[in-house]
Amino acid sequence: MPILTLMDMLEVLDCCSPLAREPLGEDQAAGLARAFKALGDPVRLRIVSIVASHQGGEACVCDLTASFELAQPTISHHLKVLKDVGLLTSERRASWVYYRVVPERLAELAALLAAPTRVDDGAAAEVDG
Amino acid sequence: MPILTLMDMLEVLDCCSPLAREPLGEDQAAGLARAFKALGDPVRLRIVSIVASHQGGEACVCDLTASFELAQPTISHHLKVLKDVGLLTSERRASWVYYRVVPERLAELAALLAAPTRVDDGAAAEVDG
DNA sequence: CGTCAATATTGGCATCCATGGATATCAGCA
DNA sequence: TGCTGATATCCATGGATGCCAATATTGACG
Repeated sequence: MPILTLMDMLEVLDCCSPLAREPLGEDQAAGLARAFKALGDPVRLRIVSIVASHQGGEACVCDLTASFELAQPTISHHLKVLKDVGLLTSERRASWVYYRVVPERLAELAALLAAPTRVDDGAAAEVDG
Repeated sequence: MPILTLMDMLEVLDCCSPLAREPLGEDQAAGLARAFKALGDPVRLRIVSIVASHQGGEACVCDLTASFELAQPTISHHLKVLKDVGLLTSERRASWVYYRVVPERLAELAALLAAPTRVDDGAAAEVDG
């Protein structure tokens, strides 16, 4: 069950954003950038939103094709992109394929961006007073 | 000062992710997608990270060009992209231009993705038992 | 004003990507 | 097996994007 407790949320957030703690390594940045890039398309962002807010946290492709004025292959393509970067999972039931979001993946991205409060904000900047 | 209290963080997080509350509107999604797209490049993601984690929360272009094996115009281009979507601000001091992150903008994105815990997760899904 | 250093802009090129038509695959059904 | 509906894959194309060389701009300093 993807229900997170307060403790979980705080642990994910930690004291400050990883972004502000130390520069991302190249490979680390590459992996995260792939996910952000997937969210960097209006259609895909809305797809994630529709899936996340849909009944039971899942939506079939037919729900999505009905929500856009785009051809079905285009929707299918976007779904594949989101799935490839780990933001969505899919499950086939009868003729329909149902998609749902991966909360852990979203939380990972959220934690990276969350509240870049800096501990050393003005403290260690005594170089050229 | 960008220090956030626990209450602030909880308020930002709210009960559940906006993504899971209701589908994003087209224009809303368009604006957010622009920011995610800007973060969807490994170089730009590392730039944001370097700036955020740098002394005093700011870095000049020379710091960045030294961190990548890319030509200076390329770095300048990426900085412009990040600035155009509101993720960075710049300030000229003497010959140098210093960039810093916009915490509110990052928080906005983080809040959108944060913990998509669903209140109605299995409750209202009694359609086809 | 002339020069130099730091940064931004321009122009061009190679590549990537969103989109949709045609088609393939898969599941249910007769 | 054959048929139909739902979804995925293939292919082509127009537009966006990352990159860099050349150049312009800006500020410091003489």
